[in-house]
Amino acid sequence: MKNLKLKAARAEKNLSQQELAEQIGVSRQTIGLIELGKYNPTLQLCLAICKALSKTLDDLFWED
Amino acid sequence: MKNLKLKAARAEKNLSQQELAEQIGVSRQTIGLIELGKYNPTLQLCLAICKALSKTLDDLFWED
DNA sequence: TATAAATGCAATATATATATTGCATTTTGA
DNA sequence: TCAAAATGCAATATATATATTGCATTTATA
Repeated sequence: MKNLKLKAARAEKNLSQQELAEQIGVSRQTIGLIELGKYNPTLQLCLAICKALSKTLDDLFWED
Repeated sequence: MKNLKLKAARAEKNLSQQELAEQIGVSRQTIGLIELGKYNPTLQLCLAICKALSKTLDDLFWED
């Protein structure tokens, strides 16, 4: 399913997918697909996203 | 670095690497290598491990 | 001790995360 | 409105997560 928490956290920092991707060092598509819930990022990428957005793993990637 | 929190959580449930791996549906080596910090699991695998061990992502995979 | 179970290690094979490019569509702001 | 920016989508290529097998080493238990 879509990762709306990620999308919201990115909006909170006023970053485009491209800007976030550049900051982390991945492609824009990777960020876009994660937000769309169309794939399965690695732990290291999740951690890099968390640090860029000042969130924790549970904040952005835990699903209840 | 090694993931000692994972190793401890597994010990707390008295599961071998093999038993945990079978419960999750991955190979024993995958669990072993994650504990040794020798690679980078996917988010879905991290979530499966968390559920099997009754922990959260931050419990097992957050590094300060 | 012995013996079995658990773990580490290494090599090869396969599935899939991620990159790259290009274009279509949607959203935003002048 | 309209133009630019942001996002979605699709195809192909590459890097790497994971499986598989077999064996060595360590750890637990009788």
